Parts: sequence; C-alpha cells; structure tokens
Amino acid sequence: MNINKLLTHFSNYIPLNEEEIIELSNRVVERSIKRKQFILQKNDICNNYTFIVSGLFKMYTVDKNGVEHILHFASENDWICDINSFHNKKQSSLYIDAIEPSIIIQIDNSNLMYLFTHYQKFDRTFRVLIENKFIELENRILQNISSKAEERYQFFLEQYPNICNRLPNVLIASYLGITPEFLSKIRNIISKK
Amino acid sequence: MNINKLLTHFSNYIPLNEEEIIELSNRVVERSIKRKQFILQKNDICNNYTFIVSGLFKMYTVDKNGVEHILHFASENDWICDINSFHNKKQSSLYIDAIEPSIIIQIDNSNLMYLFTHYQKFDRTFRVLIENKFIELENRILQNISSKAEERYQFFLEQYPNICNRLPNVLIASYLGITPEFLSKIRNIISKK
DNA sequence: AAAAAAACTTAAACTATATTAAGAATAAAT
DNA sequence: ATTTATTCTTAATATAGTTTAAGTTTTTTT
Repeated sequence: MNINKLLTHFSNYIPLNEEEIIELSNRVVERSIKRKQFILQKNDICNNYTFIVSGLFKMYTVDKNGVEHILHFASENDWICDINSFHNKKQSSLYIDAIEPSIIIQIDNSNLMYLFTHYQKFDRTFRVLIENKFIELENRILQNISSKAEERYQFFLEQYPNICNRLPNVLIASYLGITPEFLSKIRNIISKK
Repeated sequence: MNINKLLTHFSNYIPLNEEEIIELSNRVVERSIKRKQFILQKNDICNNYTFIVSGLFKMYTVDKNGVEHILHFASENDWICDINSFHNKKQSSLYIDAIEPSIIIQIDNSNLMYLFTHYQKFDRTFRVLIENKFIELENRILQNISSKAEERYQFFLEQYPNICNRLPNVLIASYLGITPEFLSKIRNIISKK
C-alpha cells in the first residue's frame, strides 16, 4: 500500500502511534497523475499538500514572454505545495505539473489543520520539514549570488543525483536561471576538461 | 521592558497565556550589541535563535577571495539564526554581525527545545514563522533566476523600505549578487529615467 | 578637528551570459 | 513504424555584469 510510504516518511521525523496513523490515513487521498498533468495552475488556490509516492514534478512560474522559471523539482518521498497560496488561501502564481507519470498522496487544507490542532506531532513534523526545505533554499540562494553558472550546474548534479538524469537539460537550465543554449555550452566546456 | 516587544511579536501569531509568558520570559536573555560585533562566526555552532528588539544585522559567508555574500538582513521584530547549525549542532559556515548598535533577545537551543516539548504553541508559532521566511526565500529565488539586476534592485527597494536606506550600497550589492560598481551604474541609469 | 577608513562613482577593457537562427538528434505520440 | 514534438548543439552577434584602477565623497574613529 502506498500509504505505507507516507507513514515511513513520517516515522523518519517522529514515529506515529496507532491513533495518529488511523487519523492520517483517513484524511489523505491517493491519486495517479499522468505526465504533463497539472496539480496546480496559476490563479488556483493551492488546497493540498502533496506527498510524492513515485514520479517527478516541477513547480514554476511563466513570465510575460512565456518562459518557464522552475522554483522546485520534487520526486518520490518529497512534498510539493505552494505554501503561500495554501496557508493564506490566495491565488497562486505558480504551476505544478508532472514530468513523469506519478503517484501522489494529498492532504487538503482543512484536514491538515485538523491534524495540526489535535495532534502536536504534526505541527512538529511539518515544522522540521519546512526547516529542512528552508536550509536547502538558503544554500541555493548562496549559490546564486556567489557562483557562476558552471559551478551551479556542477553543484546541482552532485546534490540531486537521483533526479538530474531524469530531467531534460532545458529544465535544469530553467532551474539554474540560465538559457538552454548556455547550458549546452557549459556542458561542452566541462566535457573537454 | 524589551521582553514586551517579543511578547507582542508572539501574539501576532498566537497569543500566549500567563504560564507561557512566564516560561518564555525565564528562558530568554537580553543583550546589547555594538556595531560590527559578531553574534555568530564561522565554525561556531549557532546555539541561539535571536530576536531583534532594535538594530540591524547581516548574515553572510566569506568566499576564498575574502568577498562577503549576504544571505539575510534582519532588523527589529525579526529573527536571525543559522537554522542548519542550530538544529543539527554543526559548525556554521556563516557570520552574523551588527550593522547598527542593537538590542537582542536570545533563546538557546535547550530552552527552545524545552518550550517546543512542553507547549504546543511554540512548535506552531515557529512553524508559521519559518513558513513565512520560506515564502520570502522562494520569491527571492524566483527573482534571481528570472530577473536582471536592475529589476532585483528595484524590487528590493520596494520590499524593504525600512532597511534599504539604513544600508550602504556595498551591502545591497552583496545581497543582490552583483558588484558595488555595477550597482552604482544601475543607480545612475535609474536616476536618468 | 583631524586623520583614517569606508563608501560611492566613473570609465575602459574584459568575461559571462543572452539572443537569434538553424540543423541534428532524440523521444513521444499516433 | 512513422510522424510529430521536443531536446540538444553550434555559432555569430548582442547585452549584462566583472575587473581594475583611480579619484571623490561620506562616515567613523581618534
């Protein structure tokens, strides 16, 4: 059962007891998502925290010229959510769609709030979860303000070995904030070293 | 009393009851910090969450060439902490020092853990705090991967009107990830518009 | 008030990255 | 299996940002 993958994930933070497992299981929904299917679109309110059982997603904006800028990738055992839209119930400016066919488990706003209110553990676990994501983002900012594109690319390959070979370079370039043409040039330079 | 500023800050999230106020008050320490004084240096373990009553701090790395890269500014009613070092008790790669003479209130790791364990409210409040900081960082990443330096500068001025005129341009440039010379050029271009 | 340190500006030469365009290679859909 | 769509590459030209260096202004320290 896919819910087990979620329970194992939680137990990496704080193990859940029987009651918490039941409460959680009753409040989540499993879905199967096709490649290119959206789970969030601009102007929607993001009403779910999404846990990825298997597959791969990208979260991005589209600028006035139609160019995508990728804020996050998320794959198995990770979460994806527009937290700003989710907590403040405001329209999202982001899209989330599947890069690979995926299986996800979602918990919606009211059910998550119920868990937060009735079981301290969830507040705690989601605090730690977001702290870890915050640390990741801090590192990414530091990279962006202090390193050239080539270093950022190398760092990306090292840091995300499990997803980098599942991604076309166009998407990696978008994540790094460079054009695909320039990434191609960088790859050429690296290969000659 | 400066502790009131911290209590008011908390009450913007969830008001504290009498007992919680007492517990909190007994577990924090107030300090006065001079300009240029460090509250965290590289290789130290960050043992405190720091609330700023008044003043202004910068948090940054120093690269191999001795150049500072500013990850965060933090001023009155804000928190500053190397969360990675704090939670994982590992050596920090960051510095935090005061740009202005400042008054701070600190809570150390063991006291914060005590509050987390005994009062759900703190877990909750710190979750929401970090969620908000996460959202800010997401916006900054989006800016960095999708905008030119001029736009990022204009956005910075709009988003932080309270601190931008207290900061020398050298530090703003470092935060934006550009050289001071180039920021000077940008400012010249803007002024001619 | 004077001296020292830090910040700001300008400009020329250089390097990193973007843009445009086109063809080749690969993957996805029918 | 074929077609269609997407991805990758190359190269020439353009723009964004850095480096170096020097002079000026402002702020801080003595």
